[in-house]
Amino acid sequence: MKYENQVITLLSEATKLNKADIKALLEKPPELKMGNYAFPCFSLSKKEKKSPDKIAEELLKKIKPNKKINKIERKGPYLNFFINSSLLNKKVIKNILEEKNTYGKTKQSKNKVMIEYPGPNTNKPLHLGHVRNMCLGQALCNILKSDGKKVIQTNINNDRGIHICKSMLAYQKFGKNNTPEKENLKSDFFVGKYYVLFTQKVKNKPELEDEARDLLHKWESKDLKTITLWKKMNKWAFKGFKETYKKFGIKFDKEYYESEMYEKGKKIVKEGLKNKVFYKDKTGAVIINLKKEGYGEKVLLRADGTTVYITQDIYLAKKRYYDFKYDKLIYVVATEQNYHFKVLFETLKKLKYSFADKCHHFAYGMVNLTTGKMKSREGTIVDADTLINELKGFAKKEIMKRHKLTKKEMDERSEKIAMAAIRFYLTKYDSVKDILFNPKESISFEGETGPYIQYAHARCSSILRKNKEKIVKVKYSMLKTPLEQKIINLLSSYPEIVKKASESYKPFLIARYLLELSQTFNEYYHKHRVLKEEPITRNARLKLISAIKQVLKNGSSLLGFEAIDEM
RNA sequence: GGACCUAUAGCCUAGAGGUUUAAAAUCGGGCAAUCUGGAUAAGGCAUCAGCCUUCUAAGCUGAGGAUCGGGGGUUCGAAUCCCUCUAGGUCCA
Repeated sequence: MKYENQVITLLSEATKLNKADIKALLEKPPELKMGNYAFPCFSLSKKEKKSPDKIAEELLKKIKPNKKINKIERKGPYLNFFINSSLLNKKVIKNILEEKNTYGKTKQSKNKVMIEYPGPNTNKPLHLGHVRNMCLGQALCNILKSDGKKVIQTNINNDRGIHICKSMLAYQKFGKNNTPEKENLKSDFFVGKYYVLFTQKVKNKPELEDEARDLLHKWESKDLKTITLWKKMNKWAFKGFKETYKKFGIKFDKEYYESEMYEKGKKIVKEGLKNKVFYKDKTGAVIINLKKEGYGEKVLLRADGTTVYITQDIYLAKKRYYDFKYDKLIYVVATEQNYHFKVLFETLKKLKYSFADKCHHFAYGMVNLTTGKMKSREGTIVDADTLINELKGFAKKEIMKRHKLTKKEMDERSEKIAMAAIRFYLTKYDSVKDILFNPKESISFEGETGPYIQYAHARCSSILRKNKEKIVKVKYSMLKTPLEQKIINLLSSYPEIVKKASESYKPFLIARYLLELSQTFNEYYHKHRVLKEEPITRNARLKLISAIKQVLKNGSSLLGFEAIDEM
């Protein structure tokens, strides 16, 4: 920030303080009309044995305004600096229009961040919980990338285990060699159907539980028939996931499969046992003692030598480290696994792995339905694909009220709007909170929503499109109304917001920023005209509108939805 | 039984010590004082009242609606920190 340095230089000359100290003291006034930077004189008053008011008064006499800082005021103990607003306007807007899509981005660094999401089970389709996971995961990826990190997207496929065997068993018994193609069903839904069916049937036939367990043993002993069935059904599940990932634009750099590593990690645990990091309990199971940390004792390896979830997670964290040498590994996993990750990270620490403190659990709250908790096995879920289609339908209705479009255009536009609604809804809340999802009310297109952002953007586009005059000379000093000043200020703060969202892993900060910018713009839109103004004002405003449009676009892309030109 | 998380208007969400102040890290006046010393918990949905001959009303303006779950503590000052209780959620055994 050139202007900040200017202010610092002026102050350091007058106060004889070093620049770093001044930088630390410098604040932003609570309101724009009070100036762009404020220097509080309290800390000086102790040294000089004078009142802060007086010090400010004296400093004011010493410091002369210049071209860039064209006004300096004393207000009580504060010295307020005003940046020459026409220069500031020009700088902010030009900067945005020159940098375009890279405005707000930090230079690429070598810092590597690995993000794991959404970690599906291959016995059921992706539901709303996964959708929240995917939206948050992607937003995080985008934000971190924008902050100059090298992002590696990874996934863990939970493709084996008793739950998978349950849907396999139900298919074996009742599937009659049917296929998704024959039933014209999305292939992961087809698999999920049998998982639900198992739950229904087991109510009257409890022995099915034992049969499922037998199937798991057969799978583990690599029984050919079982493996063939497993491969067939997993293929269906993955095919369905792939389609959904495509809709969300998710691409992984590396996918891991539980089936390939569920037994790995044993070695690490055994070594830990030898090194007395872990212990054996009465039953013979290997445990870690985390009583001091408040997490009790946790089994890492069962007495019969079989593994538990955490066994492979220890291995996987290590493997990933050796595969990619990440500086940070972020697990995007629901809050219900908070305890699991606390234990995992503590375990890694006790094993003295260098990457133990590089791991971070990005926890997000559950998505519940008004009818209760989503339960895949009972079929009480809202799945990703149905939800998208439903919202597309709403969007189409709205579009039809105002435009006549071809089928293709209609389809594309409604999908963009629907996706914006979903993504914004799922990223605008602080991620630790649970969400109560009411299908009819939750995702609307009015108020604090994705379409609201898109609408503001479309309005910008519309104004720019309708302008037929060439913009020759621009006098940025014409942007002087309070709303214009507020907008300029918001626009200039965008890069800081991205930085903050990246450092604190809080995508919702971007959402809130976009809302504030859109709200301010909409207010502006109603209060002031652009195209009917005299050229001198019009040109300046057109530039401002272009800048707003650009920032709305950049912010939207961080949350993963598209800014559109017409709605 | 234990651990962790959450609690803000009818509903949803923001607010990570400043409502005296943009300052409690400070100077002065004063024997001293609750002195000098000064106001607002922000949005959205829903409700009600307005605004389309003016760049798309998926928008805008206005009104009403909150002693920030209860109690205690720390502090000059608490929605914010600490303790405790209550309610809800999640997990572990």
